[in-house]
Amino acid sequence: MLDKKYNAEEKEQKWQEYWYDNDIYKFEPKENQKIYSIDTPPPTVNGKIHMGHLSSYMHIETIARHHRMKGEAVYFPFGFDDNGLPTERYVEKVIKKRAQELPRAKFIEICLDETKKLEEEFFALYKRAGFSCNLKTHYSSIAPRTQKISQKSFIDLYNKGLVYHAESPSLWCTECRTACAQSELESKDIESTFNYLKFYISGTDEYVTVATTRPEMLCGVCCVFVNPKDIKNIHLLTKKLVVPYFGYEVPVLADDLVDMEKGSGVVMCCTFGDTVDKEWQRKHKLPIKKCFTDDGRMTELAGEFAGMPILEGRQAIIAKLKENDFLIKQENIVHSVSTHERCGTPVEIAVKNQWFIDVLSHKDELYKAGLDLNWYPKSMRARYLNWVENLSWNWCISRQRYFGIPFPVWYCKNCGKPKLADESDLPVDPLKDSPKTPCECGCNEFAPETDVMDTWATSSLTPQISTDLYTNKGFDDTMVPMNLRPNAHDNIRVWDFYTITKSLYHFGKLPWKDLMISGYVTSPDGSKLAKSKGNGADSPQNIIKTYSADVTRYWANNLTLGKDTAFSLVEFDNGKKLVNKIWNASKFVMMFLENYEPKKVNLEVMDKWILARYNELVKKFIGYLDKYEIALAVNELEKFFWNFCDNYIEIVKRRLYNPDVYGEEKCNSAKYACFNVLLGMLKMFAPVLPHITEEIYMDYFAKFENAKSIHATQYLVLDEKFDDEIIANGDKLVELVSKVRQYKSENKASLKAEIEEVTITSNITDFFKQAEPDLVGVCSIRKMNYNDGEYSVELGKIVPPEADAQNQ
RNA sequence: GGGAGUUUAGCUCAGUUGGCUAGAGCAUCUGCCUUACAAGCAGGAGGUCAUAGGUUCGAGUCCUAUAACUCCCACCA
Repeated sequence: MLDKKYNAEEKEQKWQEYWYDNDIYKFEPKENQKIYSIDTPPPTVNGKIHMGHLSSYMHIETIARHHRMKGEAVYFPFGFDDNGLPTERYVEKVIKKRAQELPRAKFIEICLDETKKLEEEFFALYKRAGFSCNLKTHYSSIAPRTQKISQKSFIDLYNKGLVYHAESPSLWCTECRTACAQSELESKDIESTFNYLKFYISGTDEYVTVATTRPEMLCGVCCVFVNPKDIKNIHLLTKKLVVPYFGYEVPVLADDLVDMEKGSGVVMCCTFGDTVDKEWQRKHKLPIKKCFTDDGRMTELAGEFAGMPILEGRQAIIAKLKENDFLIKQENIVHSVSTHERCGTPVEIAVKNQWFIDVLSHKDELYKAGLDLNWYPKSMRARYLNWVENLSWNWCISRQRYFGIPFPVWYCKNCGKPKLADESDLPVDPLKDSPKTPCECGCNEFAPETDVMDTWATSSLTPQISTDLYTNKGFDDTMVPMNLRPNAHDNIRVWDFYTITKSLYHFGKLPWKDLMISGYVTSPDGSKLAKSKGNGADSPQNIIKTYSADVTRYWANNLTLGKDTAFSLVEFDNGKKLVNKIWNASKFVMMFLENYEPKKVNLEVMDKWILARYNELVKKFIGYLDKYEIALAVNELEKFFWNFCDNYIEIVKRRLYNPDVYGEEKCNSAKYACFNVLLGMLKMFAPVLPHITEEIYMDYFAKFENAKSIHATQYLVLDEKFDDEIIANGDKLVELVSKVRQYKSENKASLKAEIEEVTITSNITDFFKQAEPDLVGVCSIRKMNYNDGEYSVELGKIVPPEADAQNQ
């Protein structure tokens, strides 16, 4: 027997323990069983999880559970992305020290400790949310087995000529003191000034105007460009210009990329002020002039300004330009600047020895991959394609940091050639290990590569890393393509793009078939949720405690796929109502099913109606979920469920209560329908509301199916077929019941008030006659009359309560 | 500047491939203690589906343009 009230907090935790202890979600594919595999997003271990993450995982959950209910073996692994810069920065904040201030080994040790603490918190939350991924074995992106896969990937790319080591311009963060990738950039609007400067033509007192937002880079000007089609400036090509204040001369060169309309049409080029400078440096073989140090200060090139931080240098130089009459005018502008997403610092371009994966020469294949993958929702494909089209940097994977996977590389001290580790020795740490064979040149002395790999160089291998937990095959593609990659839209250009790149490069195939892209949950005011805010009153832990995991899951699964939604607690009330209603309806129905024995019976028409409706629903429901339309699927189910409660149960209730009046057979018919429809609905609710459905199922239904959990069963598909008209006819009757209710309501009568007589004119008189006991019962009608003809209904007088009492 | 999304009831949103009087929840109003549920039930009111054109027998749904908001990318001269 079910309790009178459902205590969610207690029951949910009971079942979570039960599932965990009994391995309910264990991946054990039987022979010929279809496998559905999910490339679960490993949470980045760099702070507290917030409702946005949680809701995204709750979508994945529903899909995983859906496929289990379809009878597939669901491979739903779990892991953490716990290496790399995000984690380092988190740890730096916790210990209030910069990584450089500690010995490398000590810092790494602290990172491992701190991530472990956070991971335990994550685990507890995932368990409490009722997640059905494999919580017993998980991967970690810093673990040795992962390092092995990641290093092997590097070696494979090296052998294929797809990764190269070069001294070339790379994006540089002066705050994190490391190179970064294009995908780590974030545009930020920053107030600045546009400075119009006098560049004197050498040997004259004529000048041309050159505008710049970065006057501090005047110390590193290589040349000045004009457009070769620019008649008004073309005469400058034979001249030299004098850089204001710094006083040295630079040549004037021509290039098509110069926009004649912008500013004066004359532009200064430094190495490197922006992406175009990078292009020009390469194209025109310009000298490289380094204006900044790695930690963002002016170099000796800046003379008296050397040592100043960039911004300070800019102000100081502007002051000098003004003083010396080089500044024609200044405009205040707000322009968007590429900043490092981890720290918000404007990114510079620095020439460094870095490792790059070549993506620019494979744009076409990468673009095509986007076309070949199934994106849900479809519109997300455009974001991917847009990103690939706009790629302008090869993927820099080396980081001048500490807590990451080391490159399996040493450099020969004699010839400088990189020496790669032997695959059988992986994982290696070049700082601790040494190559086993000498260099080709015969030299046996090596310097270790001290850079570590970018975290995405590893997490782009999650199809390999996660399936390795099951196959133990390491760097391997037997379970690839996986069925699903789920993530939020911010990861399209990062995790998705990099995973696609690696999978194509290594195995020549797509990493998955489908991508399910969730939207963001924003604060009620529309601003981004941040991990730093995630621990307040609206923390996932608190929400689940207050509203239960099931209700939270219901909320998450009502969000439209791919769309950002402002977080609002109001939405949780629907879920609470639904859970409560499922409990009460089940309790009620099960009251009549105590000695129920499943067997075929002669069905009454309204019982056929609800079963036919159910059949229709199951098809629709599964169809929606197969297309990742979770909200629509749940919506359909809910509509059906409410119809079941408010109409069907009300209609058959009397038959269930009074077998002596209606006859045993009619009562059994209702029981049959109730049993199957309730069981069927519970199974459909199970992916979204795994706890309450489990409680009800295990209390009553489990014994009929000999199952140890509702989540170990499949959707209920009935083998009965029904006449096509039964649904329309049944709906007609429900409509009639509604009409009678309205009639009573308008007359302010109680719903149980009796009606003298009702006359139905229709061409389905047979149907109404068959349903008469139900109709008369639910509407309290004393006498029914039937006519054939065009549909109409005549309602007789409502019997006044007093008269009713007298008649009794 | 390029691309995507959104715009439907007072609020939050559903509305597959164009098809009968446009839906739900919340809020509001009116009734009802009806042998599961008052955290409930029944009923009502509330919308020229952003705007303007077009295609069609028929448009919230397709096409074109416009506006507002959001996001992604590019823009640092």
